[in-house]
Amino acid sequence: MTTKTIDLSKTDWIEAGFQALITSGPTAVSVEPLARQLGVTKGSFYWHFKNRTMLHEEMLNHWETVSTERIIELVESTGGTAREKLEQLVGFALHASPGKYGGARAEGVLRAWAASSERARKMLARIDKRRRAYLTKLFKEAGLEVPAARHAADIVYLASIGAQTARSTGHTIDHLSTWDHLLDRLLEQT
Amino acid sequence: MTTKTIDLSKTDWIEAGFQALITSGPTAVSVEPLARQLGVTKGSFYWHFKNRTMLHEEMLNHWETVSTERIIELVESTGGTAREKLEQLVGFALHASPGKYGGARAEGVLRAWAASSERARKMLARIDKRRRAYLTKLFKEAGLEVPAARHAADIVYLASIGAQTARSTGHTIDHLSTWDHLLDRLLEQT
DNA sequence: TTTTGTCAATACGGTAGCGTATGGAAAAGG
DNA sequence: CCTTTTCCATACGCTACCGTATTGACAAAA
Repeated sequence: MTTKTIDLSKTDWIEAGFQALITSGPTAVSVEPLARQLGVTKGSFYWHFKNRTMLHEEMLNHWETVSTERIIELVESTGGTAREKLEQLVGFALHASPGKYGGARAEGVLRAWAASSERARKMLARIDKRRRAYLTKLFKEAGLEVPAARHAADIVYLASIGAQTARSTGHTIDHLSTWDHLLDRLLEQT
Repeated sequence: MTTKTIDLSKTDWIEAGFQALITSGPTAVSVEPLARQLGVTKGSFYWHFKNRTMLHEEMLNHWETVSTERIIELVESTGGTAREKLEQLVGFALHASPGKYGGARAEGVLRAWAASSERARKMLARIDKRRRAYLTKLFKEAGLEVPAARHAADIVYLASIGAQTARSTGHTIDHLSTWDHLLDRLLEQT
């Protein structure tokens, strides 16, 4: 009666991979556990992917596109002042951020994964570079000079990584007022 | 001719555990790989520890004592103004920090480990609580009022976590001037 | 010198995951 | 209607690790 067709796609496996990554750590991103969770056998997996490593790569590629371009697009499309854009970015870092599978929760674990994965390191390096450049641009638009803008961008970015990491360990130590305070201090003209 | 006596202690296994944790991730903190690296068989391990879980627990306990009390003691013992103490703390976050096995490098991986370990979460929560309290105290000594001091403490702490995490992924995005800039902004009276 | 205690090697059974090979079912295309 | 393609199940061998049990080497104590 119900749908006999299962018909998974690579995307289904990738999403399940992120789900497992968030809840159970990198070890859980493995073929047979994922297959069990999806209600199939690994026969399905090895049709979609050459091996386990290929799933990892596609997950990283997927993350790279989702986590940078889309957020910047989203912020830019809404318009507003530079400060408003900054506040919006901070909001994304605060909450689970947009998109499916975890958002901010995933990035903390991905950073941990990078400790033992050269590919993950490279990917995160590219992401960091773009985001820092974008943040620097916003702080310049907000009126800061070049050295101060770069410092401010790095500070905000470091703090956002810290917030993601802390949140992935379970407890939240940042609040909206904290971020407002930070932006106030960074943006006020001396 | 050479020392036939091997005579490992629990501490040797714990240190090897941190070494493996840093270089190869939590998966590598396992009995037989560690034994290989130490040049013994797992017969030795199971004499010192009941099982794999017990090694993990002892590693966490060890880290908890090393990573909080000792640093605070060190900073307090040197004296100086609150700002100087803050700068010194920032210095510890910047460099590999004191102590053996990694210091700052280890904490990033430990935070990742916490994503899949309840014990690690609890332990990090205790560490965070103490450190934030200490930072808040320093900012109050530096002249900030209560809400601003708490915000400043959280910001610095978040950024330090971010710096550790980023560094454990391989690339360093924070410099001394960035931290000076941050402290300047947070401490300047409005 | 026995005896006891400390630390490690060896051997074993058990589990879990990887990757392959092969076959089957169902839809799509001709 | 038949064939091809798509997607998954099953079965297999292989490896790596866990934990236990047993034994052995060596040192200190008696």
